[in-house]
Amino acid sequence: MSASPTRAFKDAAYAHLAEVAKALASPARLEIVELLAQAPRTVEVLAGEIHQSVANTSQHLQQLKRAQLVRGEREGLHVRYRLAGPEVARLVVQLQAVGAAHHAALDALTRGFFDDPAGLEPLDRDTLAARLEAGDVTLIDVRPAHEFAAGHLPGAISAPLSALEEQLHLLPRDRTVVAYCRGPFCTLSAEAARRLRALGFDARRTDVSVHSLQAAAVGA
Amino acid sequence: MSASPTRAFKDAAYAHLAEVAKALASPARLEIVELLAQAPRTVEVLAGEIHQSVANTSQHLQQLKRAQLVRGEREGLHVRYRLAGPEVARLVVQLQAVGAAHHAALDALTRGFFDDPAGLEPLDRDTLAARLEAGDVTLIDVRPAHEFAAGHLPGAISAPLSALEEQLHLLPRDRTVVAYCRGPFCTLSAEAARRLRALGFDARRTDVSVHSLQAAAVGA
DNA sequence: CAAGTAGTCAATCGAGTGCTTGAATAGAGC
DNA sequence: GCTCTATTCAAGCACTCGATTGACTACTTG
Repeated sequence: MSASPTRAFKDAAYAHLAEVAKALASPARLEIVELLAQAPRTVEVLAGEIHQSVANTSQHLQQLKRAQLVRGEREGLHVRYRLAGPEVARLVVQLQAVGAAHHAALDALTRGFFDDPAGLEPLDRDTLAARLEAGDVTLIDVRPAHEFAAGHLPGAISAPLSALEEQLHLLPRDRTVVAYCRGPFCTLSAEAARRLRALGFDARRTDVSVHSLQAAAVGA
Repeated sequence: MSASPTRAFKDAAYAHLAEVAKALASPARLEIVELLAQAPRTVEVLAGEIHQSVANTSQHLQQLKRAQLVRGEREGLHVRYRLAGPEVARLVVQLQAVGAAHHAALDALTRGFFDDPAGLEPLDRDTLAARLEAGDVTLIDVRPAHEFAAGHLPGAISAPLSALEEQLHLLPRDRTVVAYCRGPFCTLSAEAARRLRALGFDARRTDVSVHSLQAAAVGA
């Protein structure tokens, strides 16, 4: 099959990489990886969040494990899965970047969903950084509390969407409030901005997330 | 199927991303993308380089095109394909990073191939940058000349492996010569270092490549 | 317009994938 | 040891994918 030793090496190397890519080549698994990037979870919880059967979710996790993208540890009755490393999260962010840059359909889709009546363009990374620097905005993390606890953007306040109304007293009415969540395809921040605007706040959302920032910081 | 509108949105978004990942989930296509990241090429040339039939190569290119990863333009008799954008190259670099970080088998494989008798550890990015800064090393690009012409590392000298012996007069015998090529799975630089060492040079290789540097520079 | 070349398309086959269902396993608590 | 629960395994079905072959299209050149 392979004439030279260098071809044999290349074949093997690319075959391995293809295994990794294949593990990500499924909507269900991508969603699992994105969730695990926020915080570790058990199989049962994951299954509920991605609306799949437990057995099916378990199979997907096995595939991700085979590709070395996640690992699971027994914790009492449960098995808790987590990403194998931060590079995995960066890979997904890069994948989203490619999708956003080139996939016209996807782009139209996100616009269609996010740019509704009250919708405003999301704040990009540089603008957000500048306004944070200037003390001009308050940054809120609208993910569930346990995801905030597992890691969050510096300076952010936890205000889970499910309990948003109870946190209103923490939010300034004279400054812009910027909501962030898991990434460009997470709808929590859009919903939060919508609700806050209805309540009279100057609210925006941003695509920036914990891992998109870390991905960008690698080369700094 | 999808109960809420946000689920419908997520399903669609992840389905699109999965399409992109699926396009990369094949050794042949990964190799094509890596080659196109160096310089544009025609179908026939690509087919020769990856040792596949022209028809098969064409089909793979169609799939990559559908996923918006490459695009092709007619040029006289030929169709020349190129990457759709720089993010695509970054994605592959990130994929290699994940593979290198987690795939024990792959890692062992690369060591097995590169760390042969005369082999030395490749120079990592920071060390290379420091020694370049100090004017301590001469950097040579051992890829074919047309890939050098399409873009190369700053300060590098073109010394294609196929004509290495004719370029010896350009290389210093009193300083280290560092060879680079396409990326971590490209064997050209290893071969170059081997030959130069046999000729009495202080030769090393590095994994650093045009796109791995650019990928790291994004967040700077 | 005829001939020749680069590239694509279409049909086929075997192999692999995703999801379902029902059974099996591993550990916790009694 | 027995029982309960979270997770995994195994078998099955419909569907998709990768490579091959041979025919087809599009463009250039004469």
